[in-house]
Amino acid sequence: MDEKYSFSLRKIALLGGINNYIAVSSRELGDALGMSQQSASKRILELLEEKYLIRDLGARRQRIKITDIGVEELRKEYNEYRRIFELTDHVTLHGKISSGMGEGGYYINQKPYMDQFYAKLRFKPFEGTLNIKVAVEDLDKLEVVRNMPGHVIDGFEKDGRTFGKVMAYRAKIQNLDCAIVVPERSHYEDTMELVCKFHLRRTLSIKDGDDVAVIVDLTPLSPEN
Amino acid sequence: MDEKYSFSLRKIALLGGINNYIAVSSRELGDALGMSQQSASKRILELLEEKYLIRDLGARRQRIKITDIGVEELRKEYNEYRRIFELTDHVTLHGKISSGMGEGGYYINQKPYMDQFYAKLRFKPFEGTLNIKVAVEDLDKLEVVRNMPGHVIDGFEKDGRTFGKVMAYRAKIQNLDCAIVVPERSHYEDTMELVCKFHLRRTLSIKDGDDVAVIVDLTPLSPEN
DNA sequence: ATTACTAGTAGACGAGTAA
DNA sequence: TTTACTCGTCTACTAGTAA
Repeated sequence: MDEKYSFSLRKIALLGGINNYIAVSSRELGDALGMSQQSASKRILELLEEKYLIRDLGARRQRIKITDIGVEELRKEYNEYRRIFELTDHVTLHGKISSGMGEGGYYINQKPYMDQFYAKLRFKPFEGTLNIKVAVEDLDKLEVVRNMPGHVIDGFEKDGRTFGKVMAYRAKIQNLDCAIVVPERSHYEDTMELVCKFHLRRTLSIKDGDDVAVIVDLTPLSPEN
Repeated sequence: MDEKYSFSLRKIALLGGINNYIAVSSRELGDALGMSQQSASKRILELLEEKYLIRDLGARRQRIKITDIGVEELRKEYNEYRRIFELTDHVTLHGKISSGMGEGGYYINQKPYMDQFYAKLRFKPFEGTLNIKVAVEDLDKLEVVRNMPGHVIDGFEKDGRTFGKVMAYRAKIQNLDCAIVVPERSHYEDTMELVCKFHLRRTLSIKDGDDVAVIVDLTPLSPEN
């Protein structure tokens, strides 16, 4: 989101525009934003154009409300601040082993993915992926991780099929190096996928339903990644 | 803090500039901020001028660190996001406008009530009360509000008739300051009464049956109330 | 009162370039 | 390579004002 929109949207959110329509004149908004009535009016039109805001333009007073898209953008910024102030160098995610759909394995075993894993994370994933259903109390932490820049594993095409771009985050499970892999075009999910050099189920003697803790490395990446 | 500085400072914080000096060239910062090397260089000079940043300008690479002043400004923004997303300071009650029995108006217009409203809520109710039938799913939230300490409006006697003690809770309806008034000896009710400085039906262009949201302020009262 | 257009202006930006 | 100057362009702002 453009920074000028972020500031305006945040102030509207503070006026209560997240859950409800609020009656705010362009003059009032201008005062809140430290700008003129005219500029605030224009800003509202821009935010409407960007679909961050919807409006009910009554005869007397306009009423505005932040859209889901707008709330999502604000939440991304919130997560950036959480990374700054709450999470220092790592975060622990608790969850349970789940079998999932087994699709991850087929994807991860593709050579172009494998080669990139080795180049960027310094290990070749042994098997497919280990699915972990993250505990509800840690889901917001998972969202913070998802919004961080990770190791980029580029997508490719093969046999007419598209393999999407994936983000990988260094992590540890029971002191074993591993990585969380997140498809770029993923929505809100409560399950994360782990890849590791070893066969995790066998090496750690874990089975579906077991509780595990995954420690995700949050130290900033060096630029060449 | 000027919004253009806030954005830059946040990105520097995400690069690790809060606790340590970090080596970031103006080109790298420009890339992170989506601007040119020249503009990033200028931005760093401005942030230094504002005392949000200190710099160790080495021969090859500059190293920058966010000052305590800068961290404080970032924390203010973080707190704004916390207010937005961790809202424990207010509760939203949804409901429909209802005409009610019109009794509230007669009571509230009594001078002893009016005087106390002005003394404690800093406004004189324009007319009587606006009745709102609270949605079933929010009734438990209304009960929470009813059980909270509010502004006490004392009762009195007049012409042999008793006017009871009333509790008032600061609230907002479409960003307009108002108050919920609750007679002390009231049983379970699904209707709440609002008072406001303005004629709410006219000001907000609302009529019976319209859906509204009332945001009740839950911040603790200062002792003199 | 409102919202929002047009026009004029100040300031933010990047290209070129020096140190 | 760096940082950061000058300068031309262009965008974002406000004043005036219409609806």
